[in-house]
Amino acid sequence: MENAFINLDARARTLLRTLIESYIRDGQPVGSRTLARTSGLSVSAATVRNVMADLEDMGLIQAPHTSAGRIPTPAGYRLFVDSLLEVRNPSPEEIRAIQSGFDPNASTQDLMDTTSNLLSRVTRMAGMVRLPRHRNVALSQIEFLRLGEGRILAILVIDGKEVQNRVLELERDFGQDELQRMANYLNAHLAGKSLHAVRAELLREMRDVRDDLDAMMLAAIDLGEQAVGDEDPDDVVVAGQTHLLGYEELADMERLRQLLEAFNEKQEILGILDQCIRSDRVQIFIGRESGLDWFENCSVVTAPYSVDGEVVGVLGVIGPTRMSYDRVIPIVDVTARLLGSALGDHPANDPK
Amino acid sequence: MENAFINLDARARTLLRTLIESYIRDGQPVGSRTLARTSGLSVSAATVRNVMADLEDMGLIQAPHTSAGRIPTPAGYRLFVDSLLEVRNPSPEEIRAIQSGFDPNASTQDLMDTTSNLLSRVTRMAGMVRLPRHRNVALSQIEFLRLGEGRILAILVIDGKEVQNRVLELERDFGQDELQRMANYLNAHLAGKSLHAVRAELLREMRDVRDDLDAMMLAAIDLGEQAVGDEDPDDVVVAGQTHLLGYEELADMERLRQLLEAFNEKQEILGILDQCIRSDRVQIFIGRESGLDWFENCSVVTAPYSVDGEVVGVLGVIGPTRMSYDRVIPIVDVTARLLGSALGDHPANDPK
DNA sequence: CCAGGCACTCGACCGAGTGGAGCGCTGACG
DNA sequence: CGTCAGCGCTCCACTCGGTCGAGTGCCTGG
Repeated sequence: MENAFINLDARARTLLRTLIESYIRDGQPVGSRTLARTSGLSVSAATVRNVMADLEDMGLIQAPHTSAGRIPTPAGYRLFVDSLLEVRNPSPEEIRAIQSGFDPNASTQDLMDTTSNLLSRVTRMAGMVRLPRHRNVALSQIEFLRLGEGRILAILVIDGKEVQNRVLELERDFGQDELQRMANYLNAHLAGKSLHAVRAELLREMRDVRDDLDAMMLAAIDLGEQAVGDEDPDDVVVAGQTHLLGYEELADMERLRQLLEAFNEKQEILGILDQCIRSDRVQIFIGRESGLDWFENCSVVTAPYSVDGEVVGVLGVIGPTRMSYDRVIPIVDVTARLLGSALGDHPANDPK
Repeated sequence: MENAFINLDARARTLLRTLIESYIRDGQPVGSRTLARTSGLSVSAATVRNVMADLEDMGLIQAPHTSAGRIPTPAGYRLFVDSLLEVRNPSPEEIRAIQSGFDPNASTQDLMDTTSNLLSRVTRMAGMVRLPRHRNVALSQIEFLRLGEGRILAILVIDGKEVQNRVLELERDFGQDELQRMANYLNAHLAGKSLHAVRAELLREMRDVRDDLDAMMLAAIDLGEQAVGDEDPDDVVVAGQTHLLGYEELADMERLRQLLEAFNEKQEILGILDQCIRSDRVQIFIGRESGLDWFENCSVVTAPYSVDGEVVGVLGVIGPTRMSYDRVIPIVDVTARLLGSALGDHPANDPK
């Protein structure tokens, strides 16, 4: 794979680049004559043919049939995005269009929704946003409400704006006043700390002071532990799937069905995004690279976004492999940055 | 319209019925010869041709082009479902399959999800469920939580299992203890009453005793009013949209895009369902009857479902106009009944 | 009113023919 | 040795004519 890159001289690379750019623009196989004209090199079509034959041998391009032009293979796209692509910086008005979509006062959920909408609208493909992990956001408050015998509603307020409910089923029954005191205790000890820290503290406390604590406090910690317990289910927001119906290279109904199904199930989308969370910059999957059949002819462009220097999630778009990477990549990139900074402005910390 | 029905003699009706049944089965225009053979009548093809010409004049069937067979028009379908159709009762195992999907202990949300899934799986079309109106479910509890300056989280517990949050932005700031007393007051007065009644009561109380009530109580009522205020946003659950990609009569990409878009927006779906909530039995929209362009070649079959004798919502399916109404109608019907009875079992009332 | 028959009309299908795009190969040239 | 013009070939897309079959409309005789 890598030596394919080594073996290519400047001319071959130029030709490959123009071929792919041309194919991305027009969606039609590119022949030697056109390529010779548009490449900017002063070589004849025949020479181009020779080079194209080499490129085909290396598996970077292919002919759909004898004597049609050539189209890029996945490997060709790979090489293209890795080392041939020059990304256009997004135009100022594009940046402004994206930026104006962010309302830093919105709740996290709303922010996710508008972001994925934004992505899909600007790129005319499907946008997706992996919900941020809540590990290190501050727990503002915790309350308990007695619903019925042994059924307790735990309410966690996070970051001063997010609210989470969790219904707990318990062995023992608690009165509302008991619950109130537990909540007071927990709030006094834990408010302002990160969920992560809260969890650790609850566990430690349970171990250390088990004997000293009276039953109620123990129960309180137990409750808190349960409430904070399993982090909110991994989730992802998608939008604009329907844009994908417009691309004729995805016109195969059965494939399309699987694709949309994947958006509904979200499970596989999640898998793809999670593969990208490690990287610290824009990342691209092309076609079957992710190992999924229905992903043929599709590519995904992702970028992680971070708050206070720590990566908390990923966002990206899914579209046909034949997409304008030079336009999409910077869009995904700046969107990730803007989302990160929008998330960074906690209204709880604002003096507002 | 109605006299079309009057004008049809038994023979014409039989022919129309067999024609539509045949078209629904095979999806292909049916000609006079086939129709003469399969109708069961002992008439010649030529006679059938005469009748078909009449039916075409009445706008019930049409020929896609000269000398192809005939296919039903929307008006033909209408007449068919209204007065020609004999519904098959669903097979016992179909009933059982549907019934086994209902878990009466599930939350309302889960119930909606599984129901629409069920509908889409059994019919292989798109299933949808209009969330039940909460007008007359009992308010179990109301609590307030102070989030920050002037920002209050209201928590409503309904029916002992549903929880709703609402963040209220207020002019004045309240302390947590004030809020507590308000909640106590409201709970004492209102718990167990229906949301509808609560609303009415709050309004009446505000008018009658405005002067006597001290500021806090007024504020409490105001809070409750705001919290109960706008009923939970009308919503609808859909599932299995992707099944629609399989029908080649819906293969037009642009239409399909609009259709799926409608499922995402939900607004128009909602409009259609709301038109059906008045009826007390299965109702059918065919093609453009709902006045929506993208609905061409689509039909929707709905049925309202009721709890304790009162209609609280609608469910149904959307599929191609060319669907097996005789199979779909009873499925939608029994699903509505089963959902109604599943909702009727409030766990709050259960001794469990 | 019904049925048989006839002429006619389309659409689907097939096969041949054609034009054009594009390739591979070869041989000449600097 | 790299480059390039030219030739022959392949394959696709498109068109055109012809045939076939399904199906209709209409007319006429029972």
